[in-house]
Amino acid sequence: MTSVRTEAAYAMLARTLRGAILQGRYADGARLPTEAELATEYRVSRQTVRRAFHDLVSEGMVRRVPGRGTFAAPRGGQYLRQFGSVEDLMGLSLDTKLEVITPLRRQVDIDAASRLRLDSDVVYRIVFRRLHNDVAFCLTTVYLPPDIGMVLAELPALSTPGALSEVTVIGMIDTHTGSSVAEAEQSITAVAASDPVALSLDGRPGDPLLRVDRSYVDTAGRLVELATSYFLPEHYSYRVKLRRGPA
Amino acid sequence: MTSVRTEAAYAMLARTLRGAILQGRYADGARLPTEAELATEYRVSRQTVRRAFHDLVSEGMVRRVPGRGTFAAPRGGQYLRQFGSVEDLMGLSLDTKLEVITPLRRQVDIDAASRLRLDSDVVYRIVFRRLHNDVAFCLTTVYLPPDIGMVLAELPALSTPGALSEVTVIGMIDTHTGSSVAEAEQSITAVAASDPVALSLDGRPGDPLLRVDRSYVDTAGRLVELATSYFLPEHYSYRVKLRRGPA
DNA sequence: CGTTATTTGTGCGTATGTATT
DNA sequence: AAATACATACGCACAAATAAC
Repeated sequence: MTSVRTEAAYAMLARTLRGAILQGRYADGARLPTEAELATEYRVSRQTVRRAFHDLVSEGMVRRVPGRGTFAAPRGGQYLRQFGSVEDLMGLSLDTKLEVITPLRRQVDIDAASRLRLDSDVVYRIVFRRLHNDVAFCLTTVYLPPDIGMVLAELPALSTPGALSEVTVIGMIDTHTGSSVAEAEQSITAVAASDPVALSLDGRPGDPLLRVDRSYVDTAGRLVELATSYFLPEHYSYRVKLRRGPA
Repeated sequence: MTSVRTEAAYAMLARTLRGAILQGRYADGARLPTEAELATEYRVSRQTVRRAFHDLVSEGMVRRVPGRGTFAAPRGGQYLRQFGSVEDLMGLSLDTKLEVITPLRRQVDIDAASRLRLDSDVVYRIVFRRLHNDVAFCLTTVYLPPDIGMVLAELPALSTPGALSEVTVIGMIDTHTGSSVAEAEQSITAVAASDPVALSLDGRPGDPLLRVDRSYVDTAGRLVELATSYFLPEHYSYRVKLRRGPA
């Protein structure tokens, strides 16, 4: 049985602080409370606070300076997130909302079907925006194979025009179908905003946008989702941490 | 004054273990000694061993399983969290050429100096293009701290206007200075081409470009390079593969 | 099947050092 | 010089997962 492990104190504190930073408290490089203050406030030891901060440092959420304090990583009003893993993508639902533009439904699209490597030409398609603090920063079109689309089309969060929810499509695939997303490949380029995209994102046609194409593969190696997103650079920047790996 | 801090015990242990893994001891996911064993062997507390392991886990070098032990990450990088790598960046020199626009030289720049977290306001700066098959696809400005810039400024490949060579700046840092780049953080957005950038890239002002900001950190945790690059989306797109970590 | 030994995970306490103000 | 704040290091106790018996 999968009994729910109680979240570790340091993990909970890290989550709390992460949320506070992402929601814009400690805006733009402000100083966070000291270790001692947080220890008192949350009734934990200073070591536990340090453990939480250690995680936040490695995520790039805060910067620490001996003798001065701990500072939120400056984000010039942008939505900034680290996407180094599939977990990071699923974490999108933590502090953003999904707003349905065109609900998930069955459709004939030869091109999308062939990109999903399907035999038939039937796919499911949904268009939605993602909001952070009620500001739209991204417009996404998702294509799903019929068996998965059919299941997810039952969910009100994806099938109701205008619906607002805190979910991710890959999260839904994980919980509502037999598939589990294991891997994603993304390709990122810059494009000029087309008229309809500009309209949905409250920008102007011709504005530079980030275009991100992702394909998701489940544990069995099957392509389970294709997504194309357009991001407003004023409200979003993509961030990755690269490391030198085992040779 | 930059007095040389003696390396922390946990950092030294982490470096030792990292080296052992990279050299293929513990090959093929072999089990490492337990915390208690390492603590005895290196005459440190178990907590210090844990601190070292914590770093190695976040680097993806090892995988830990409660009740079983600590295992070296398989060489294929199967369980690696980060899929872009510093090696990918160094690989740029394999099939592209660097063409110097403004040679590397000393300069006063308060803003760049503070972003490099320097005490003084002196930095070294170079501007270059990168060519693939004699087509320019990227324009880059690099800032270096004085001690590193001073050394690299001696190299003709970076100090001669118009010079063409097959090198990368981080490669030069690796081979010509005491530092070794271990980590890079990048942030990617889209911008409209300014007049001078458009000119260098044979594009038109206003064209959408990918803007990539990178900061490079060496093995000692020091910021050793800041780079800003503009890419033509027609000739370049950024790709990453994301995986789900071992649950 | 439970019991036990091993091994990592969590949490706290203390002491000392170093950087900054 | 003193106070503040983060960094390192060690110690201990107990919990949770695993494997072997």
